[in-house]
Amino acid sequence: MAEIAATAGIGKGTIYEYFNSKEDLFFAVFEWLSHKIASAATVRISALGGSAAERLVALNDSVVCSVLKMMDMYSLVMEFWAASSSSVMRKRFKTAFRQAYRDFRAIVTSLIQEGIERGEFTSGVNPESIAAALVGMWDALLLQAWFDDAFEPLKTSKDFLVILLVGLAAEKQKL
Amino acid sequence: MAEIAATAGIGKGTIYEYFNSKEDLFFAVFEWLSHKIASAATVRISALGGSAAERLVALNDSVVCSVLKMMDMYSLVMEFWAASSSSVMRKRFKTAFRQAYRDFRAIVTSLIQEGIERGEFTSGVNPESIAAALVGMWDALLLQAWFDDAFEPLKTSKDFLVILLVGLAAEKQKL
Amino acid sequence: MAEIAATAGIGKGTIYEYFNSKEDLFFAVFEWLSHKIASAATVRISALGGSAAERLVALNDSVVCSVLKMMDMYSLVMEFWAASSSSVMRKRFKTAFRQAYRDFRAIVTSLIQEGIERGEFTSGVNPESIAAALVGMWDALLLQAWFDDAFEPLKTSKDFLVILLVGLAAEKQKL
Amino acid sequence: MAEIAATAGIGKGTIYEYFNSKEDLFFAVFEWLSHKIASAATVRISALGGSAAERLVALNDSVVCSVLKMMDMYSLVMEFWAASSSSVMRKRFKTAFRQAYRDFRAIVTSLIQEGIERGEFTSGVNPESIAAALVGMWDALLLQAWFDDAFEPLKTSKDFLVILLVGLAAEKQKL
DNA sequence: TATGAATGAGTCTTCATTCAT
DNA sequence: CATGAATGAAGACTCATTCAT
Repeated sequence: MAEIAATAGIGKGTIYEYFNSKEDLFFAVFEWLSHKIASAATVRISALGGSAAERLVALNDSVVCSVLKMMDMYSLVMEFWAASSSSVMRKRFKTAFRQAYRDFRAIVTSLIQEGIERGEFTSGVNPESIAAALVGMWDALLLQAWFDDAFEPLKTSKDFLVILLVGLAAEKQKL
Repeated sequence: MAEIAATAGIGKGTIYEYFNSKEDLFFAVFEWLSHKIASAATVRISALGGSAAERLVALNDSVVCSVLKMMDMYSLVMEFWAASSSSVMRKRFKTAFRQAYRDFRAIVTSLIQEGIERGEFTSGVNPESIAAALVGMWDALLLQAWFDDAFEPLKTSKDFLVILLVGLAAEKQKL
Repeated sequence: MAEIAATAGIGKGTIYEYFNSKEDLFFAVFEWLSHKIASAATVRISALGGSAAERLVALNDSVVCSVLKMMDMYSLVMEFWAASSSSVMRKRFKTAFRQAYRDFRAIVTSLIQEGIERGEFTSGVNPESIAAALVGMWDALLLQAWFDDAFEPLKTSKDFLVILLVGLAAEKQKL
Repeated sequence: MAEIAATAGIGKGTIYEYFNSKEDLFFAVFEWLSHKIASAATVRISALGGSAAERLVALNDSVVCSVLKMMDMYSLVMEFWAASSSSVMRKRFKTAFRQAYRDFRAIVTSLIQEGIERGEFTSGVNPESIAAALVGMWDALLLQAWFDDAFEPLKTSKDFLVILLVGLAAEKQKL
């Protein structure tokens, strides 16, 4: 708290004028970052036209690039994960994360659903499973990039998405 | 440390007979869990016969199931992630995680490589990208399961793998 | 530290607002006592007139009396000696003590030197040796007084100084 | 205690077969060193012939040289001083030191007394004061030597003793 | 008699929080 | 509103001592 106050150029006591506790401040940062990532990632999708596949590719680029731009904040994400598993803040964070993941999966799910309805993607697919895997992949590739400077999350995700889109479209080709 | 000693039914000082510091103990737990997860997940692959696709499916089941079995320890994984991003232990954990991910990706990479060489998978694929995404997916689905009791990582991963395998095999079908 | 804080009527943490560590506090007390003893003992010499012998006697009285007045703090001196011989603080204390003794010997040395130049003391004497012995004698008589309530350092030092001054003046008498 | 046991090449528990506590061991070391110093210093005096002055010079050499030879143990002396001023061992050490100083002063006192009786030294002197100052000087010069490698206790003590002996003999010369 | 693994009271130090100004 | 000196609970770690072998 002392370091935060010093960095902010205010007195230690002043923090408590705006936040009731360190936990509250921490959670506020979590919410701020959640919104920042979510909006940065989804801002283009709604406006974007094109096929479902094209929009998935665009979303992939958008998510990976926007998180890469704030990679220095990725350590915060890991702290939030840890906060959700231990400490007094467990419930608060766990609930928030669950909701954040559900929201984000819902966006991707509807995108895939749209692709199926338009006949772009095979109807044999479970949109929610694909969405969960994609959302998770973004998390996980960025995690690996955090550990390994030699790792290229954008290239990896693009390579992967090409194959996945082939899989999603395959049945259609058969027809 | 006091709580750990109490839980272990030993005196506080006794811990220090076996570990030099809290950090050392923490890291030892990390290594123990790393090995446990790695061996539990990969034990069958080398012995397993069948096509590359079948072996990928088996690996998927093995990884997801074995981690699900120790889901109560998953919170530890998150603490280790957090330890790698902040705290004095950063370097130690970051290095260990980087290596662990590289090792695990290498296993999956060689499995996919094998599939390509046998003609099962399209040669247009980058095995490392697919491996990274798969490894990440396992991490991420289990993370989502941690947050959300309603989430079904095994079903999700299986659904997803089916589509992915179609994508991987596509070129061959074209021929 | 807890006991010090309690005695001072402040919280434990408050000490750390003013001193970085127990060692720093300990050393600060050492410096405080050093200055206190040095200034209490030497305050009058420069202002004092009279022969070198008279000034030596006056210095003797001043040193012995002023230290006797703070005899309750003499145990601290012994702790500082111990700190200079063992513990992590060795270098710090050893250096400070060396300097303190050199400074104090220099004062006495110049007093004796003055006596020689004025022709009061024999020129055959080594001023530095006499100074070191005198400074040591003060230390040592007070040490013995610490151990032995029946010991009279002031009387002892005066008796001794009389004889010493005779010795210092002897050559002159021969002339 | 662990370090002592290791250095002695025995088990930690074995120390407690011979000493009831760390304090007891510490005190035993104190007594051992006391005797060692005392006997090393006084062994020659009784056997020594010559004038009182000659014997004082011999004693000075003997004391200073023998302590210089075990200068590495001088830090122990300081720890003993500290033990006499703080800690639970205060009384024990204080009493022992008082006695040790009294004994040692008695030896020197009788030497000077002898000198007076033989007519070597002036009868105007207080033998006990001179003895106390001499004994203290030995302590103190060695203390200064501990702090300062450039300090020469043997030379200093000899220089000083010459002057002191002149003072002691002065009255006689007058006669 | 000798041992060393186990112990826990005691110690230093940190840091989120408070409150008088 | 803002501050930062004061606080003390909490935590990591040490080490003299014990006791089963």
